[in-house]
Amino acid sequence: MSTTSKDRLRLWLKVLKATKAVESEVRENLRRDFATTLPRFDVMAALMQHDKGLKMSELSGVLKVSNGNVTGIVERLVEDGHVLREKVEGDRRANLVRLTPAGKAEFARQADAHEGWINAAFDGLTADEAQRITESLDAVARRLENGGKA
Amino acid sequence: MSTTSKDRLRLWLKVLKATKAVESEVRENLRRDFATTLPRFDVMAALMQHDKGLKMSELSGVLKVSNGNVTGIVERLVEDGHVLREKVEGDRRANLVRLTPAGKAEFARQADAHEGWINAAFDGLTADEAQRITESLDAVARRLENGGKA
DNA sequence: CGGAAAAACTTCAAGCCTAAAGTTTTAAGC
DNA sequence: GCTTAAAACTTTAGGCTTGAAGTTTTTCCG
Repeated sequence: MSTTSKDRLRLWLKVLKATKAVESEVRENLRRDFATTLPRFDVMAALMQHDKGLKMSELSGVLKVSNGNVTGIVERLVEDGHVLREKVEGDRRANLVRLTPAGKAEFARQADAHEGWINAAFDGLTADEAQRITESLDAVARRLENGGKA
Repeated sequence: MSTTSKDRLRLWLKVLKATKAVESEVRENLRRDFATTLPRFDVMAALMQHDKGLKMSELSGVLKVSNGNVTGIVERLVEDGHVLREKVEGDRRANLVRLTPAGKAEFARQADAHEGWINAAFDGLTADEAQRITESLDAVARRLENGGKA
């Protein structure tokens, strides 16, 4: 129905607006408080969850970004001393990326602050609302993952 | 409470995931079907709503991006013939940006397809769910606009 | 074994984005 | 009128992002 379609478009614009607002707040805060960026934070978050390290390709798979993209971000994280690259036993093509101890400590501080910012942004949202939104958006994400076929 | 904070973080990650999925779908489709980009689409959408044209600064204000950013995007839209820049009477600093007739026609086609993509992405969402999400996220956006003070 | 195909990366070109600095024009205050 | 400040833009440097092309290693398989 035409009305429904317009309604969904309106919903999307709202979702986008709110998301961009939160995201740009997070970017500013990361820059101001930690002199880092969201992409770097995301890489470190992924590595934090994989203590044994991740190969470049696994990293780009987890973050759903291109291979070439990860190359540059990891490069800068290495310069920062937050991350290091190890040879992979038995495959000279691959690289294992890990957090350094300093990287882990730094990320812990960042993640803590990050959780606070998000908590503040979503302040006033009841657990019930949060639950419903989560479910609805999960469905959207799932549908797109399946190529819109389901 | 700590639990609530983690829950909100989880919600945020879900919102982000779904949003990125939809957005990247839209970007791909714009590229594939219209050889254009989301930023260009956004500029044209803003101009479509302001038939008398917008100054560069108004455009960056509406889209909430930096001035320098708009300079480049408009430049490319001019090359495409979708947009033109006019002198502003009485202020030689300013530029008025407008859609050309060709730009309007092209945008109409794009907007039509765009609505369809969004409609498909949010297929399965009831009007009721959509309504609730909209309200909740509006509150989030409003809070951040006020600098987190309210 | 030897060659073709695939895998894991990196590099490149082009575009997007921001903050900061620079230019030109207009407005304000004296 | 003159000087200073502000406004409207553009330019620049640095980083993110992608798709495509290129490199080196590994794997497949005949």
